[in-house]
Amino acid sequence: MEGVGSREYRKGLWTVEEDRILMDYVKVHGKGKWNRAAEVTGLKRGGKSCRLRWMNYLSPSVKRGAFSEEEDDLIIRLHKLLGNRWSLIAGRIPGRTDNQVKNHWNTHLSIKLGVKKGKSKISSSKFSKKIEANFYTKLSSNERLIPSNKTEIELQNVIEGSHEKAKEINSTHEPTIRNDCYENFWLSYDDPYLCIPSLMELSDESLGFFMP
DNA sequence: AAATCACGCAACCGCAGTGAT
DNA sequence: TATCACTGCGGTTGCGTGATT
Repeated sequence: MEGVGSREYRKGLWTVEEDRILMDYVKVHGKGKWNRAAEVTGLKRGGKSCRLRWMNYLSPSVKRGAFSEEEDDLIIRLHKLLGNRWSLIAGRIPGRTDNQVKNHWNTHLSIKLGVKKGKSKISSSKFSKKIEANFYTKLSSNERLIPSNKTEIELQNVIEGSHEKAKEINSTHEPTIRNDCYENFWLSYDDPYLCIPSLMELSDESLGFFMP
């Protein structure tokens, strides 16, 4: 049944036939104009649903299967730096979508790391007030830790810059200092780059770069 | 064998940002 | 400048399936 001026959309899992129709549409018309895709193909799906299906499943660039240890490691590191910016994180992991990364984090990694949903276990002792505020308040609200108007290239520079500087700082610290840090670090995951005190200041600088 | 439970993942929802008119 | 349509994002829901009782 179809009301006047409105469309009746199907919900739930996509069928093989629907996938085939959407694939055919993208082959001919390319990506985008998803609302039009629904009209042209006769699919009883909303534009958003079509886009999501393509992005998360049908696109040939989507990698299926289990996450490797390297991917896990990358996600964990990026999540520490970026928070729940799933699309940014996914953008740095070839073949993985934001939805995949988000699901993987919520079902595997957050449990593995002992991170409770909605509340980080970060200790304030080694963090500056600014960093602490960012992680506690901004991540739990709709505000963005890093303004979205910064480009991917800028992010790339900061991430790489942070790691380089971290290695530099790390090499000048006594192991005892790092061990002390581990006890207070918000995640049990072993990452010396983000837990040494000097790097907290570095992180301040890094985030300062992104502040409006 | 049937019922229940737990987990993983696909999909939906609401909101914000952006571009066109 | 205001409005509208579209896209993209993150949080959440709910279904399918395998494990357990």
